Amino acid sequence: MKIATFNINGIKARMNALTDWLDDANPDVAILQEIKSQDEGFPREALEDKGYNVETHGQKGFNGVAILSKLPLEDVTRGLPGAAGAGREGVDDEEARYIEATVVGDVAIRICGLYLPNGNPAPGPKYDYKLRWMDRLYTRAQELMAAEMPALMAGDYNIIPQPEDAARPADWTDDALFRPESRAAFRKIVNLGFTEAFRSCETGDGHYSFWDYQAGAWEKNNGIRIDHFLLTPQCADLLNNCWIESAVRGRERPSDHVPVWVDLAA
DNA sequence: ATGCCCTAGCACCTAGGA
Repeated sequence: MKIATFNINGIKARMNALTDWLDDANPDVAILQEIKSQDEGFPREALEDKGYNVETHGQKGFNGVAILSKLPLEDVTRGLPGAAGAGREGVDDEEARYIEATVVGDVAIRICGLYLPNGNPAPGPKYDYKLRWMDRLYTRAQELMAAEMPALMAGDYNIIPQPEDAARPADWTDDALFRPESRAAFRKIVNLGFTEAFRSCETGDGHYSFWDYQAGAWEKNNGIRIDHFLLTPQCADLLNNCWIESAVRGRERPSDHVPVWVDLAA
């Protein structure tokens, strides 16, 4: 089973690029971020016509996540549990950044699609929100680990895990994507026992999943690796390969992110 | 030191992105 995560940066601007990619790459499951659309505005029927089951968690204008799957999707949940409560109910839930579903094939696999807050400028309230969100993700990750089932958390983490994951790490020193607290929060989740799929298959620098639109970043290969797959041990047992489809960044009207893939023996 | 560029929206500027 081939599963890709892809921050498409707006479904309205990217529908042609998305359908071209689906036709060409034929993922069994596509985990999408930044659909920038409400659920009712998402082109569900056109994707269903391509053979995909479609589940979305959108909002107007920004954010928004979705899962497309050729196999049935069950037990869909929307939103990351644990939003700020105590009279401030739902404060952290106004942003549509998280969706889960179980893909039912030979093996049932729990798929968690996430769009982690950017957090800039840091420090500040947006950075505080990012770190709180990562705390909540840690709690959900603990539950997934305790379930001892094949599960993966995939998406745009907005985290550069290590210096070799940026072409110019010095440019990111004080950025919310690379600050020590951000990287530590990511490691805290990984260290529960998750496999970071890409790094279990590939070492070294020069592997990126995002290139800014500005200043010719793609042409200079000035990228960062911020889109990740974390696998529970039961899911890591199924891992055949993980790779980044960087060529997509060179297509017509591309997203600033590219698809990251896992191939699972399932 | 700043902006470069792109998307969406009660749209011809602004907010947000990373």
